[in-house]
Amino acid sequence: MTQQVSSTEKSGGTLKDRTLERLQKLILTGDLEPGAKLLETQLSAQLDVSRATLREAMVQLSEIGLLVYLPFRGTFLRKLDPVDLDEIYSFRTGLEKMAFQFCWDKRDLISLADLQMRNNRLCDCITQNDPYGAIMAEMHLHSWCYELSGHTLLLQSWGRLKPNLQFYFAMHQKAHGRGGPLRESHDKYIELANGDSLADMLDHLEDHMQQGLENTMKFLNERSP
Amino acid sequence: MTQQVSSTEKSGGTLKDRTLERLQKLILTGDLEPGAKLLETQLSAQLDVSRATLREAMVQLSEIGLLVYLPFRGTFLRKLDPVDLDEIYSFRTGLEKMAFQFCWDKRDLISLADLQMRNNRLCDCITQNDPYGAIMAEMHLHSWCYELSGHTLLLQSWGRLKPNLQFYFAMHQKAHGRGGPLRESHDKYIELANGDSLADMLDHLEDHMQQGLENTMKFLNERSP
DNA sequence: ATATTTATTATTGTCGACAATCCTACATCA
DNA sequence: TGATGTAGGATTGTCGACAATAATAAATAT
Repeated sequence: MTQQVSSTEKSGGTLKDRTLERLQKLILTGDLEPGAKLLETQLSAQLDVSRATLREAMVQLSEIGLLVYLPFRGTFLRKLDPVDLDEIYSFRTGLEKMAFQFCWDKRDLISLADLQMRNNRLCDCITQNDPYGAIMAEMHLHSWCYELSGHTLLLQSWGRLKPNLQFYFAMHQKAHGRGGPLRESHDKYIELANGDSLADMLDHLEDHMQQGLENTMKFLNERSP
Repeated sequence: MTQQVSSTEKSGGTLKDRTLERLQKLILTGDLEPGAKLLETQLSAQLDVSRATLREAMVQLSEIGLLVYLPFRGTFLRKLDPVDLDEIYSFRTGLEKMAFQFCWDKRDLISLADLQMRNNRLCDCITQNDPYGAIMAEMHLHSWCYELSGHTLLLQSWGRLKPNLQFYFAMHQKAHGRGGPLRESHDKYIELANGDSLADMLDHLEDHMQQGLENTMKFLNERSP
């Protein structure tokens, strides 16, 4: 890696970065309604930062896509939309296929053990009935191939897409009590990631994503006319 | 499309957006040295905007990757680096393959005529010995598949990657007089885009990109020990 | 002379205030 | 009654100033 901004330092760094994370968490926890307008004055008061600082964080979240910025109109939390969800999943599929192509030859016992651990954590969260944790754990599981790929741009791209997925999951979870991933959902995923056929892995990704999409899409349709 | 920010309005909109474009143009014209530190006070004076406004624009350019932000240290123009260039090209290849997959069935006479026109413009710029215009024209040519795909995320992703490519091209052009694309370089690209085989198109993309990468990489190696 | 510590300065981080724009409610007119 | 126009208030856009941090230069000690 040559140029990179860690930016995920735990509560370190600048106030802007901490504000960014807090705001993101606020969104991903489901405290805000989809499509809701974010009032700068109110939010800056609530988060106890100046508007300028808050705005810089909001610019970044708009770039990610979690927020939608309309000049002179305001900044809004993204809406739940079938078309958007479809795009997120199709893009995600292509991205994760790329990631596996790049990481395939870099797999070794250590990294595969790491993958297994991530799956275990996911199963634990499901067992303990911790939906929010399960969502995070599933994202962490899927981050594996991006991290292993060593491809900065891919990782960044996933880093931008991820919060949008989490957002849909969080809304799903908030609406119905159940919404998180199922226990055995990643068994084949893990198995193929440990296997010898990249082609099989890529094929399964299509199915895996399609299944996830349908699951979330079903929830979307249940709440609209 | 459901949620999107045009943001490419010509000289319209907010001062921040105009500042963003002006700063980007400043970079892409080659007025700034790679790795150079961007002094906020100086730049804000030069562009005749406040630091707060400039900073919002810089946050956005950092998100794109043109600028590298280091807390309390400053914001720097990205460096020329073989590893980075390699990543840009490999990511671009995967992205454009996705774009062609999505747009393939949407092609019709009108859009293909549009593609032809973009290539003509590129050839014109080369003929008239307008390197900067040729760079922009080539980017516009490659934007075709993303626009036709109708995939917002894909288009956004390309919109973020594009300036980084343009940056490398601009540096190439600035160093050697020649650097832009060759006249016939996109003939096969156009031909296959008009053809019936998506697989052939995708295969050619690998070659096409590889060739572009080597061309730019050669220039990079000529200027380092 | 070199290394370490201590001022000094330059630059970035953060803030509160003012200006420009938009939304709303009310008034005016056909 | 409906449409159009017009204040008023609320919200965003932009700015300049102050505080916190890092880079630099000077001074001291070994």
